[in-house]
Amino acid sequence: MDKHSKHLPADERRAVTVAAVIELSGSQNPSEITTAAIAQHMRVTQGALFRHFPNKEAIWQAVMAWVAERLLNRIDRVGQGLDSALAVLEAMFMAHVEFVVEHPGVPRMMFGELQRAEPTPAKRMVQTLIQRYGDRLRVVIDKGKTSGELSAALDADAAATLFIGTVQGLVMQSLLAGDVERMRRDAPGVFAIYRRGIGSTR
Amino acid sequence: MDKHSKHLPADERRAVTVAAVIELSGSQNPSEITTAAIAQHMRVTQGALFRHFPNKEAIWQAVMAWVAERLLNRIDRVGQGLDSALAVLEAMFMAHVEFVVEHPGVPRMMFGELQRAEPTPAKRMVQTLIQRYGDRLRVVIDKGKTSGELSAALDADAAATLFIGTVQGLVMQSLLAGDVERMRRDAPGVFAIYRRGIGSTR
DNA sequence: GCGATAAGGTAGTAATCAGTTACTATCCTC
DNA sequence: GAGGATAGTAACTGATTACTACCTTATCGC
Repeated sequence: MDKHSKHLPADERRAVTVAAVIELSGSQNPSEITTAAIAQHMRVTQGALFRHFPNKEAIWQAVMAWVAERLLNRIDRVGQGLDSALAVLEAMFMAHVEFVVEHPGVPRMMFGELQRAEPTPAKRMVQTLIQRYGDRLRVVIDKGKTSGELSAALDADAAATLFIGTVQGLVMQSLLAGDVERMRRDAPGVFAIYRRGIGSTR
Repeated sequence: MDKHSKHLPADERRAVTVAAVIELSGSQNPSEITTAAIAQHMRVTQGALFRHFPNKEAIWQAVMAWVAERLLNRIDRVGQGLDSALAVLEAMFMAHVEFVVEHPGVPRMMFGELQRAEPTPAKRMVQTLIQRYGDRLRVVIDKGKTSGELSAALDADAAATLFIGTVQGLVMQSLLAGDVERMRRDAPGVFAIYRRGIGSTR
């Protein structure tokens, strides 16, 4: 009966807080999310938040840690058991898009965090997330090059940059249209061009 | 002698304000730029700003208008006199990258404005800017398709989305590395993949 | 069922923000 | 060069922010 469970153990409360921030950032500018708004969304007074987090920055850090773990896990799992590098890249791409559709606030938070001037813990977390993401991409791309599936002349760094940029472009379009579902619809066509750009000559 | 010209005509003062915002957003999170910071950067007291703009939102609107005019002008000019659609796209791409390198704060401001929940005037200005940008892209792409230079099966909308996303990916890499010049260096490799993705079979 | 403790509520605080006001300096025109 | 108009200053205001001090209540091991 968690009907009126106003009291939650600390770790659960922290998890609920992270979920609240992720939900809120789907419908409003992440940089404008106040601690009061977070508290209201999880039906708790604002002061209660600071029983579980030393400050607001720590909340962001926890949110970014959640994102990093879930996103990397997802793109790791989805490529397992696939031989073709192109198939792996496509699966990663679609998994990434699906993740963003489920949590539309995530790319906004990440981009917002990246452009902070001061190197906050949350910012560093985003940086390592994207670097790890890039590492995984380069491994797959290199595999595809040696197997002959991808163009031998391909610049792996550029291909990784473009991969992430491709998702970013879809995000921007969805922000423009105010319609997240659009990403799912447009993803195949956009990836088709990318695939053609990196594949070996047919 | 504009040595100590503390008094400027209103339109000049507005232009200086726009320039100040563009400069500031190159080195700090645009959403954290205060009217006090803008005023300080242009050696004027904070209150003086409101003699030329009714509110802060109007400042952002003026900034985005400046960006829209300059960016569209630039990508329009650069493609004139070129027959090849691919050459036009490449010229537009490089011009865009060059623009961002000169004004690194611009993509940050635009992305930040796009993810506002409320449809502010500045946000609408960004939306129409990107839509016009997309229109110009689609015209060139369609031309390339009929001339046989681009793949006949190409999805023009997807190609336009990817074009913008490609720039966006470079921006993200430069934010990661904290080095804007990197964009200029990485741009050719990234565009090469894009070109291969949209070009007709060689 | 009792007491320690973990979790939440109430009601603040100081700092910072956009915007305003009353006054002053500078410019421009006749 | 007088005088109105324009531009700028300094000090302020109310609203909002992250964060805190103090007290109350629920939970759980014994």
